[in-house]
Amino acid sequence: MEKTSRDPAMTDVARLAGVSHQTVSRVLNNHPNVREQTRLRVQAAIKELDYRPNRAARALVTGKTQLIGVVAQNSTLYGPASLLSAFEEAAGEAGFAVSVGRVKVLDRDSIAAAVERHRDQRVAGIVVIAPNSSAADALADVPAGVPLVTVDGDPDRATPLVTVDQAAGAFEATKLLIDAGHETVWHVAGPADWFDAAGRVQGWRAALDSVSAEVPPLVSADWSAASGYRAGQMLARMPEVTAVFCSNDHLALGVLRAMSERGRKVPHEVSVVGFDDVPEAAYFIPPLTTVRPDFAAVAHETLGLLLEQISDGETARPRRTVAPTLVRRESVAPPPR
Amino acid sequence: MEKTSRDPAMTDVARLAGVSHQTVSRVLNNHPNVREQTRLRVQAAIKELDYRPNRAARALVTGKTQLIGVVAQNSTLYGPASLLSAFEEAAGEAGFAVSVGRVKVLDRDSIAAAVERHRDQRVAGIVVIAPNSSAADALADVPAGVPLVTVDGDPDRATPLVTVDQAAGAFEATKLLIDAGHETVWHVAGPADWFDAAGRVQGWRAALDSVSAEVPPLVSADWSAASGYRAGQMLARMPEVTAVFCSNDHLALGVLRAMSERGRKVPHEVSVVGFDDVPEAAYFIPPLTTVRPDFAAVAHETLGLLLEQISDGETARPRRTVAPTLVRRESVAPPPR
DNA sequence: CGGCCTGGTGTTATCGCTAACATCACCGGC
DNA sequence: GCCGGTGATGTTAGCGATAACACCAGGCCG
Repeated sequence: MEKTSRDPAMTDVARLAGVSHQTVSRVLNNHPNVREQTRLRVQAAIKELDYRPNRAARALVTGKTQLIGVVAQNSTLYGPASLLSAFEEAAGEAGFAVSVGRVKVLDRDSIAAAVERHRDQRVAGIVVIAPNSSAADALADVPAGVPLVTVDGDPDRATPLVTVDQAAGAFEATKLLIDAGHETVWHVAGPADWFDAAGRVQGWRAALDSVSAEVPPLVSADWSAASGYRAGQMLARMPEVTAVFCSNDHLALGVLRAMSERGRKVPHEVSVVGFDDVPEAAYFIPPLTTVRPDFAAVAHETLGLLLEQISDGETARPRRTVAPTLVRRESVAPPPR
Repeated sequence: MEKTSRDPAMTDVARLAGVSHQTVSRVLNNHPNVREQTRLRVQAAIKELDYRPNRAARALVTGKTQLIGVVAQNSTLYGPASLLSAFEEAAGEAGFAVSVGRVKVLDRDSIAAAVERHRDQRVAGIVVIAPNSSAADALADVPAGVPLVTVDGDPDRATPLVTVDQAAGAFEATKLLIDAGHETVWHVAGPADWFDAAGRVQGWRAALDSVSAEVPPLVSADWSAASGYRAGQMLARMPEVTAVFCSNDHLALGVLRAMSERGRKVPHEVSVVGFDDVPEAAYFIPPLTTVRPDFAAVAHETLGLLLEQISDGETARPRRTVAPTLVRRESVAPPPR
């Protein structure tokens, strides 16, 4: 009946190594003034006991945790989900644990409550994935004093923010179509209150303006393939439509399907470009030319911004933008003559 | 130049309420032996100071954290992502924070490392989402002594496990097709090393056996729409195929598309059923009849199992199964005569 | 009416760590 | 040869909570 002895503590390591617990602490924190030989003895003792520092004790005395709180919507949309996943990975590599507070809807109260829960946890910093305007508004309520970074949020707001350069990506996509010879490019847009969607509209329009092309009416949709399909059914009936830039890949999928049903060949009669580069995009028929946001880069920038705030309390450049890249596949061709 | 004073501690509350800090602690922990009047005074003081207990201090003395670690693959597949999201919500409601350790691939080393990171954090318990055999194997390495629950894992292993009853769902789906009058049902299966896929195959086969229907050859695929499309192209060419049960909705989508391209009408010539009930399924053409796993229920069972282990050290019934429900839409009809 | 239980409260020790200061040996400079 | 500096280590005092025990006032019992 062996009693489960408690986890080894610093003093146990100290005793085994024949030093004081403070020296063990110094070794753990890479303090310079420790003799090499001592350091090795301590490290050996740590390994022998399978010692792991008690974070609660450390947090208690330093007043800081190694926890980052993330507030994200309870959705499975590709963009936000990928972002979250990338951030968790980046934070993990930097030695931070990530605590995710899910929220059903991105409104003021829910976000405020999630932020409160994180503050209860005494997280070192908070990341809010706030891709639409209601979420961005909610941030006004967040008390200052907690390092906070917004991702995908409102570009017009003053809080530290990291975003993909939607406009640049959309510009490039549209430009690709123009350069292929299309007179103009139609756009199937995402929900108007999403910043990502707005940025993409802006880039699309800028590209058309840059060559003085006519700007066709905007086709509004949500993010779903279903709404893309409906938009596509309309566009397919219009012979003058030869190029469509969709605000995301799912919309593009719907458009592809509508075109195919109506017998309009992609890319030979109509070219289509998407945004996101979802994993399936390469298997669409035809494989979809699209814009790939670098979620890993966004995650790293976000973490960097947050860590700066945590250590300095301030950030020099509280706005970071990550450029997406165009992925050329087979859904773009010159227009039929 | 006002100095930022530190957060209020229990003693501050005690002083304001005119009691000892221990009484404050009693109020916080709902200890019975506190006079109602005292309780109210303390609660008022707590509110006035916006006091929040320091979890690190509590964890230090109790030896327990309110943190649950989750190990999940860094993927955006609908099933695992939904599960994770549901679990985060359930745990949040129970007052636990969830720390997610993402893993690129579900192999032994990665999972072991993620589990180690969580143990470093001194999580109260660990949940591993282990949907395929390599992940399940890795669990053999996890040291005992940490409360651990596997989700979607290997049904043949002894560890506490929560799963959706894949076989039952598949049985029901297949039975629906048989009852509609189809002589047999074809199956497009997910990856063979995924337990979900295996369970669905099993249920499909059982349903066919139950009416002594002929078991057609299994069509293997991965989880993607692309592979469903390829499978569908094959099936569409075979006039004897009138009913197809797909291992998930994306596969079904691919099959639908292949059927439509080949002019085989769904559901009048071919019936199709999926699994997962992804949000878009209702917008497929035609709206897809599918099987909906109750992710929220899985999350709750998982949490329950974990909490039992945390408090008792043991669990009476370390295996929980959640029955999925059939969602009838418009992709099933009697076979053509 | 004294002893004992019990409900409400306070006092003290303790968790495992880091910060701050104390100590001590050794060094070089005047 | 004494003194201040410096590098390596030890000692002590908290951080903010809970646990364990001490205490005191009443009520009930015999």
